[in-house]
Amino acid sequence: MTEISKAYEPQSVQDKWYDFWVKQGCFTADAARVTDERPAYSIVIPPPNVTGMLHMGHVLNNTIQDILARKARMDGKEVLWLPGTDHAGIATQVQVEKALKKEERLTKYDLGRENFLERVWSWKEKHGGIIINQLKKLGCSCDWTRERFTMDPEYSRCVQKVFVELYKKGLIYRGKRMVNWCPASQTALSDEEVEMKSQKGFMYHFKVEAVEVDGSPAKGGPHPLTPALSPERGEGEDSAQTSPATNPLSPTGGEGQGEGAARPNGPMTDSEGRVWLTIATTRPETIPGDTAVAVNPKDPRYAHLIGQHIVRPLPAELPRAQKLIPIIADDHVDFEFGTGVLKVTPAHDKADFEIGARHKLPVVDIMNADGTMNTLAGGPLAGLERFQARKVAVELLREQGVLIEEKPYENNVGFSQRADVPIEPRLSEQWFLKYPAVAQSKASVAEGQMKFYPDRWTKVYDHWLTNIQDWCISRQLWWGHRVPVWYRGGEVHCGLEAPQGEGWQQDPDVLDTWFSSWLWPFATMGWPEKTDTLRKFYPTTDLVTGPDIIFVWVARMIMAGYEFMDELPFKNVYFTGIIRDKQGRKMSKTLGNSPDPLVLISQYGADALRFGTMRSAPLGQDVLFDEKDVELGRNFCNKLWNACRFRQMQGGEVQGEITAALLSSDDRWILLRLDLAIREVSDALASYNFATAVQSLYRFFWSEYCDWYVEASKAAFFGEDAALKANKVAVIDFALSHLLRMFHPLLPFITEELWHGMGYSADMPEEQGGRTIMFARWPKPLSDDEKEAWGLDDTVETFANAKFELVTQGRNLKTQFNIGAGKKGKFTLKPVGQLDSREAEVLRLLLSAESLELDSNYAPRKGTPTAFTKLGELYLPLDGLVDVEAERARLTKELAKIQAEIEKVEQKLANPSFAQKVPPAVLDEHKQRLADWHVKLAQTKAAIEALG
RNA sequence: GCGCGGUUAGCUCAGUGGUAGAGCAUUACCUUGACACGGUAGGGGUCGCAGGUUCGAACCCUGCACCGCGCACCA
Repeated sequence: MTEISKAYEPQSVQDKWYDFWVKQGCFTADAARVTDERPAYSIVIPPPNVTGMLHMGHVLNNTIQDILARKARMDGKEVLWLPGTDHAGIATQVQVEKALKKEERLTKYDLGRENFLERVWSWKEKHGGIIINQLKKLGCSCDWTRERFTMDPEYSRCVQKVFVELYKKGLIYRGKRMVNWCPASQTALSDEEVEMKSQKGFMYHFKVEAVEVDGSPAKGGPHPLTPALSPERGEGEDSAQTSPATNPLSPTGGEGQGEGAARPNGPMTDSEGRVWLTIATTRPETIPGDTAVAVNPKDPRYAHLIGQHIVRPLPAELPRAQKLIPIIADDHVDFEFGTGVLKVTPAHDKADFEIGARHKLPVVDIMNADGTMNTLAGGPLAGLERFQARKVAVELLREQGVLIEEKPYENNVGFSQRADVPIEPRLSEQWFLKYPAVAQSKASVAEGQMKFYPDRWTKVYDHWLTNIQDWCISRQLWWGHRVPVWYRGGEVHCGLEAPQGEGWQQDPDVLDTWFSSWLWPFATMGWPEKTDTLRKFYPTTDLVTGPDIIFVWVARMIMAGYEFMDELPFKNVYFTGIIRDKQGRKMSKTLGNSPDPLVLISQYGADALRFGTMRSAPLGQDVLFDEKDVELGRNFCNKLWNACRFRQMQGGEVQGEITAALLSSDDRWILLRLDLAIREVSDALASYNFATAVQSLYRFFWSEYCDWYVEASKAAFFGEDAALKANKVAVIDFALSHLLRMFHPLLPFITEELWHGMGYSADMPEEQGGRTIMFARWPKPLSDDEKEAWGLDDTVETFANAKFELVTQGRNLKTQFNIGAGKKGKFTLKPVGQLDSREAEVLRLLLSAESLELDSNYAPRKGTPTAFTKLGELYLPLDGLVDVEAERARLTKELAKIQAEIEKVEQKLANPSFAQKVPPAVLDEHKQRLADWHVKLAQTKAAIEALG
């Protein structure tokens, strides 16, 4: 570093080094370089939406991937981090449609399919690079030469090939079924793209007249065992008429207890002898689509009415004969729920559709694709939007006098994840996939060939695979991979190319975006060719993604991997947490609580953002993001910068050789702490505990290296011994060069800048740190030989701790007696045994004292503040008046603390079985602790007595 | 309903059987020759509740409470 600025300025180094890495090809993977000595490490990016913008979830996810990739390079592996983007069918199409409407007041139909798709492509060309550039700003070390897009021609061919193969195997089929229909995007969705949300709505009760087939009033009225109830009748009065064995129902039939009017239980007969049934529904607007009502055949209230009919109230204008629908028996009906009478709407409810199929009921679709009602819904409803129609339907029932109750009700409603509108169950012709390789995919995770981190996701994954349903893969969109199927009359052709001959029409639908993304790990590597890339880098090593796409993406990739590569696609899956705001809310555009990562980068630096994110991201926990974390990251980088600056200020070349004979106790101590940090950080990264790794680094660098070692080193640097200084510089260079390497995966920019600035690169082989810190070798823990040569044994730690304890106590004395940080103070130490004068100088400096006198025969004046330490008694002789009472108060407080500690230990030791059963080491430790406290007790007591 | 996670200092979280920790916030002092994006010292916790196992439990077991999430066709 020729110019050493006082503070780290990230903006001036980030682009410089990123460009350097790219130009030097540092991110480029080469299959030819893979050998036994240089194994492959690979990871494929979860492709972000091509027109998306970077958000905090991306930051978390991609920082983790970058850490893994950079660490692997430093471990000497050939690394491929394969990037790319996803065409994101619905999201992208909707964006382009919106822009089209806003800018040109056009719909896609105005343009037509071809022209519209051209617009989407140009939109992609314009916006597609944004998120890629944002990833670069974050420092991501992806191999950009291999960037892929799920709509690349080669990729499209993969998708089509897979479709054709699965079709030929009979796993893909076309069928008319109930699907999740999104009225906003007007396409089918898979079950995984439907999100259940609790909704506040109403439960409506309305009555219908039961009649004979010919429309005449139902004969016989209520069943003999279940006398008609008048609606006014209160609960609890009818308990005698049915035995509990034949009627397990509570008199009120469900949850209505204590809410005033009792719900009618079973059929009612009015004064004219007509029989009425009550139906409960949350969707009265679908009444026109009802083609039956169902009761449970075992329900004694209704069993006798089975086979008769009811008069459907809507559409009201139809002649009575056209409104008759049968009362059918079906086990599906839960007679404890609602009134026990279920309206069956086969066209608009999945369960009802199945009932309808069992009873061969007509399917009456009363809605349009956009969620409005069609003419079959009846005059007043036709044309209305479905929720508007609900209100009107209720009014129509009320006008007919059949609405009995309208009660607030909370239930779960499926929402389209993308469009955030309630989905509509809808009967339509779609393509489905019967999942391949299910058993193998289950087994590989269950048996541990593939590992999930955290492990608990294996259970979630297993549960999904166990209850797996066929996947609806067709979408009624234009943007996407078109279904490779052609029709001509009754003929169907499925193939990679259009069939020969006239009159063939290609299926208009496209495939679910996930039907292309599930091929990502191998389709990006040149499949179906057996490329070198595939040979060397597949299966990939790690996958990093959010648990929210475990089904839609992860599970499906595993199945595709087995089906098409006959091998798992990755060995480990790391599931990140979800990034939330500091109040724990999910980040969303509507809440506006998601900070723009690029703004954060420009304010604090990319390294700071990475640091802050990773520090607060423990394994498998959601992350509560707070901008303060990024600020902390900036502060941290600045501290690192200045620690290196301090080294630079000592001057001299990089010192490679450490002379054991010249090592101080502090030098030995920091080398031991470095060794521990290397082991902790390496272990933490190996087990994906990123927050732990950051914590270890933080502790080592800040709390140990800066707070103690750098301060202690000043004793030598301010001294005159040149050899000692040079050796101290050597230790610092050793520590910093290791430290920078350990920080590099987390903080790529600042470490590269410092690596070169400090001159550490000059010392290294070209491809192992000489060119860039990226390829410098990951630090190894110290060897036993090194430890022995440098004299790193247990005594080092003990002595250092004793020193630090003395310093802390001395500083405490200063504070207590108002010799604040600004003032120096003079200390006297009555040492236990010999204390090296150099050590004394270090202590003086750490105490920030004017002097520290060593005097074995020191006799303090009465009232002199004293600290008892393992290295001796430390006195703070005060000029002028001595405040005896202040010292007494201080020591008395100290005494109380000591006594409390002694009591705690004594209590344990007093337990007879403690001594018998406890391991000897623990027993010794307790005894030692007790002895130590007793020494302090005696010293403190004596000191108090000496005060008189 | 089933399953999963969480509950430790004011806040965010570490801590898998042996002296309760970190960062932030807070209080006091300090612009000392790396750094005020800094330093020093301090205050602050019956580890959600109740049982159990153990010489010993924040940690293991059982039950409960509350918060969050996922799965499930309850009209």
